[in-house]
Amino acid sequence: MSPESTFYVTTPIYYVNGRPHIGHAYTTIAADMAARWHRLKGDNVFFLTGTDEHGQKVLEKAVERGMSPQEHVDDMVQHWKASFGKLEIQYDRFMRTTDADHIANVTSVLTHLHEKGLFYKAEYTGWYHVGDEIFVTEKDIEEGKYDRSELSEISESNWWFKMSAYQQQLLDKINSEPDFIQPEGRRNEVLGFLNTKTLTDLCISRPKSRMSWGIELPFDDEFVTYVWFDALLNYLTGTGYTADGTGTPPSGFDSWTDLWPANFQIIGKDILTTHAIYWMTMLMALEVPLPKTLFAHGWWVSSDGQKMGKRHGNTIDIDLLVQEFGVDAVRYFFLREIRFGNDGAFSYDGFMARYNADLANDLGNLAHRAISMTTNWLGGVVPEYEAAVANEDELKVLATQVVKTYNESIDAMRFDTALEALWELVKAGNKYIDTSEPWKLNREGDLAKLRTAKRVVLEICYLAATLLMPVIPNKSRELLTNLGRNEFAAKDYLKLLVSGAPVGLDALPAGIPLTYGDPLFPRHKELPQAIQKLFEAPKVEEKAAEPEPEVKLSKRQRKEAERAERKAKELAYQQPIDVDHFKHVQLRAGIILSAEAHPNADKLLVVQVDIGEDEPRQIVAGIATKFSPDEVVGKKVVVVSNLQPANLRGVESQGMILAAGATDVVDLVSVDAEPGEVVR
RNA sequence: GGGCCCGUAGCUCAGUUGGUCAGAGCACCCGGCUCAUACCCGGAGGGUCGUAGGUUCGAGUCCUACCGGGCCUACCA
Repeated sequence: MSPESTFYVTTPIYYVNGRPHIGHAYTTIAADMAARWHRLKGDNVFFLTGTDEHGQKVLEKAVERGMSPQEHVDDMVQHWKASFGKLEIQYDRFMRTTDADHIANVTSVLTHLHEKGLFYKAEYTGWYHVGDEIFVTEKDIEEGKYDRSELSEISESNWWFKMSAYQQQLLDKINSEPDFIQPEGRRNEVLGFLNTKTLTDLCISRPKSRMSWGIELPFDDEFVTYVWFDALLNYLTGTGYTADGTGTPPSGFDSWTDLWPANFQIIGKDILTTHAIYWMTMLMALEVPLPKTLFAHGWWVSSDGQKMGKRHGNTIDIDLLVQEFGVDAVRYFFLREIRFGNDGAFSYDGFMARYNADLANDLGNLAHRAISMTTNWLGGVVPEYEAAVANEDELKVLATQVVKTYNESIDAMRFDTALEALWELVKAGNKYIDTSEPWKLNREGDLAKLRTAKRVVLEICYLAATLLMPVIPNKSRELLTNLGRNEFAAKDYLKLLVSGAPVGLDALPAGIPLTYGDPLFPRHKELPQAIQKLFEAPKVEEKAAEPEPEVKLSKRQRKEAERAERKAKELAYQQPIDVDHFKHVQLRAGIILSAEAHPNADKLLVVQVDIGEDEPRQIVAGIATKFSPDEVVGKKVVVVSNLQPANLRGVESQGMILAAGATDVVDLVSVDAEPGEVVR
């Protein structure tokens, strides 16, 4: 196979510990749609998805369950495979990071990069949570996941990847290729990051003494590979890539270079940075081409039309939707409702409305009435084209146009546009029935015209069923069967369609028998009981749920809480406080003994302040924009001495120096007093 | 604190580089048809395109400020 006709698409590999939810389903359905479409077109497709199975949390969970980590992930992975099965995901490889070939390939990459001198060993100092055995970031603390009081600052050696070396190269790449990161908003986000931040190096190891569940570093057996580094490499190891060139490509491909660079790497926008920065610099270090497109899609959020219930928060119960509406409807909805890449508002009512309008009323009913009339009046076989009845030629032009738009839109991941275009034809089919008035032709016994009238509509159904194979695979097959066709025939038809030839609406062989089956998509007059229950249940459970501490706030809820807190604080700031409040703040006079620039920040100074204690206090102060280190040495200052210590860009700060200036520093607050004197 | 994005009919969303761009679908109302899943077809109503300025012969479409929502990111100690 020549590389031109291959199509390689990936989803992230999902963290095996969790359960599949709408976010995973959405990504994977979209990738599956693209993969199926290209398979049908005859491309040599490779669709890679899977699970990420190493790391701290997996190990913890395994211990909790009294299992080995491998037993645990072997068990958990079943949920994922089952879920993808229910969603009709036709992947070519389900990558597990515990797969032997992945481990071997990652190992080869690590060896290679180490030999190239792109790794180095260095100390890392950070906040560590002993109970959870993990390093906690400042962000985690800000988000309230951890309280500083339960953390200790520790140092440990680790291996680092020289990611910082690739900043300019990556910037150039993104600047020169507008379609590299899509949609544009995400591209801007990455550019903004790269333009304003200095890339740091990436820690790629964990000491086994602390965390052993991972791929051992081939050059230092005291460490395992950090999960992200391991996981990201799956996209490449899945192609059979190894650094030494001895890997085995998937069957049907001669070499990993047949597949790589991937055509599309689809991710959710939450892991944009990891992919756009970490992954791309890793590839640059390997001197491997970057994927053609990294596509970050948006989220589904609940719309306000419906209360989704406290218990169900903003979740969309995809299993329930599949159960009540069928997997085809679910796939159709998520691909059709919004532009892939944007956020969208979800409601069950909206889902049902879309289902009824597009699938039941428009498409399902079109097929049903067409086959019904043909069965009742024309013996239930595909009729010949005979006398012209209405605007058959216009329909052919429209169909040709629709096929073109459909094809082009899918290539650009604009599934909504593709389906919208196809529905123009479906609607035109319904209109054509009205215009051709077959019931009248039947009454008048004008069989020549009646045959044409029916043939045209059956052809539209055939065209729709064919184009919809990657979207609604089951219903599409059912419709094809009812039309006396199978998927092989449809696949040939599809190839003909996308070749760009004018659509003649004459693809069905005359005389083949039709099947008048049940409606494809039964109409729902109201939301299924099982879904309605979602909205009733909370009332009963609300009370019981209340005392439950807010263990698992969604990210969104957390943000809202933060915002509320900030507002409250702002308000509080304007309110008078009583004197006891103020007394909580311990202020001491001090004198700056020495000062130096912060090693990794240009607005900060690191100063040593004598406040009358045995040891001087080290304080990181944001005053470098106004003062040089030399200027502040010897200055008398006022220090907040009972402030929680904080780590600012890697340097501990044990207090705060009072300064004047709301935004920019104007001057330091100074008192003429001995160091240690209380300021009140 | 810095940056990015969004705010268009009751609802969900389209609106390329400024010039029939004020749209589609759903919902609602009126009319038609009867093959069909109370469906389909036709038609009407409905928006000063978040607010206020500005650039332009002309702006949802560009600029500025503000309000509201989302996201990313911080060198506040």
